[in-house]
Amino acid sequence: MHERERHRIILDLLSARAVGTVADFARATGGSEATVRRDLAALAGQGRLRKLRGGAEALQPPNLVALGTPAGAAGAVPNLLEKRAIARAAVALCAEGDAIIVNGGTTTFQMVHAMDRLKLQVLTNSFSVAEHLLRHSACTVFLPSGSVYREQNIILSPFEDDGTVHFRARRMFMGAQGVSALGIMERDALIISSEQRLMRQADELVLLVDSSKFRAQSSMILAPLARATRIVTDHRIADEDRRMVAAAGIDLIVADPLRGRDHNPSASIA
Amino acid sequence: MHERERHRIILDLLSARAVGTVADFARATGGSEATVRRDLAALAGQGRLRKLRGGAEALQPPNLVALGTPAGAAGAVPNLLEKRAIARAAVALCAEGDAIIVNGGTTTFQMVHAMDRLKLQVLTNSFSVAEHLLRHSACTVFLPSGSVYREQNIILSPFEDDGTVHFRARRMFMGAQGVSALGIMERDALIISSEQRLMRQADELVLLVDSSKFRAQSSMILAPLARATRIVTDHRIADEDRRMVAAAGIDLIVADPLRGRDHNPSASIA
DNA sequence: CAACAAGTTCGATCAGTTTCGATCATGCTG
DNA sequence: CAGCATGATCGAAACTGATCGAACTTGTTG
Repeated sequence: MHERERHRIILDLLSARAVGTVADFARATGGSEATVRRDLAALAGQGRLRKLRGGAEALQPPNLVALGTPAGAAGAVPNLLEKRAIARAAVALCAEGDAIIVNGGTTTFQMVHAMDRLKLQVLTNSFSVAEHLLRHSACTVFLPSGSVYREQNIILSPFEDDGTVHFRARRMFMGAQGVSALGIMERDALIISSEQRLMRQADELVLLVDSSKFRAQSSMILAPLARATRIVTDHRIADEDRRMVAAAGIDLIVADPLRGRDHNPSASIA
Repeated sequence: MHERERHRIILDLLSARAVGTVADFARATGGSEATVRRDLAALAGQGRLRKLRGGAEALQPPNLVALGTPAGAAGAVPNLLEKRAIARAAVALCAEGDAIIVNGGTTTFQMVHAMDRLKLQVLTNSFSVAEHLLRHSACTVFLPSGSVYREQNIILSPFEDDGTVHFRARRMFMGAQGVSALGIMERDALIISSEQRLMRQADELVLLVDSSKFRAQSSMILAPLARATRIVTDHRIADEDRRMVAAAGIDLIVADPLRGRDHNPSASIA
């Protein structure tokens, strides 16, 4: 195995899991720990990763954005920290072996990071989610038929027979453009019909919306609010909105952005 | 073997695998390691690759290996050069705007490299092909429904309504486990049913098989040989097999691994 | 809170192996 | 025969894996 090849593997792993131990890398590259240490030193010298005790971490919080999003620049995801916290809380609802549906969206995409330790059966219309799960998890991935819309990398079909009927899940996770007493709002008609097909296949509907969504207005109503079983949001939710959710008889989970697993760059892995 | 031919092979390998060992190149070119070293030194001098200890790497490492392939050692694709040539010849059959079907396989996957300049409408059951096209081309991508099988990253469904009926193409491109007078052979029943559904949606069927496939035996017959309209293979095909193909009334296209699109701008070796 | 003990991890060092580049002999081509 | 590419050989350099003392982290105790 070549130096470059090892470097590539290490960086690849880091782009998926953000941190890794020396032992992880040694196993992945087939080299000894001594060699991995040297590699890490070299890569750190090139500024391609940050070395820390026990292993290394990616320089930039990796893969926080889906395929379609233009990585840097304007494509920055708003409220990213909140969304990650919300996504983590959502994944915490899943148990090993569960069948779930993940609807495409910037918030739900954040779920993939936490999913790589579980073996789930996942139906998703998000190409990005599918891609990440195939690369970095042991999950089984089901896809609906349709064409891939490039802006959001979502698989959409105008036809009823998109294959989703063959999948049955306990929970479906989805984001939304807006949430109010009027219902769950979305933007695009094609997306709505896709989401409605997915919703039919799940027992529970879990809504992942950061607190700003309670103020957002959108043109089309996807479903009445009560259709959701739970809502996961962040701590900035207004009391008024809490009451609205409670009035609709929906479980509310408030995720704390600060209390995820380590955000601290200089920490060790152990 | 001429110097130029070796250079072409080396660059071709590098464009496929990003890095390669001296031993790899020696095997591929049939030359000794000493010669390969000289070639690498010359190519590095021309700025066409970067030399590194143990081998060389491409200047711009493109992600040309399919998702499933473990990138390292064992995942090496057999007859890669032949397959690339075959794939290039196959893409040459397509015109801007065409609707085509690409069935998953190591040979058909090589088509994506040449497809990034065309705007095609592509139905594929290969997750890797879809991924590459979405990233690196302007093609429209359609997917069938089903679960993604990890070994080969193929989307397979046991159900008839996998969405393929909504797509119509002029040509379908597919590989095969084996080809003989008995028919087109495949290995797996689920793959076969998926391929049969795809085949119904295309006017022409183009078979991409390197010459070794004419000798390969497999257990299941996908379709009679005459179902194919054309076969694209490499120059090592035996005369006997040529006759068999001709007897079935099938167009035969022989792709030459050495004579791909021109790689040399104007460089003459000083 | 400080001190200590146990367990990891790190960096340096050393021996063994691989690879490099230069040199030389051989064989092909014009 | 001259010119050139190729293949083989060999000392030098680079890389790898193992080892060991030092430094660090963690948990416990006084």
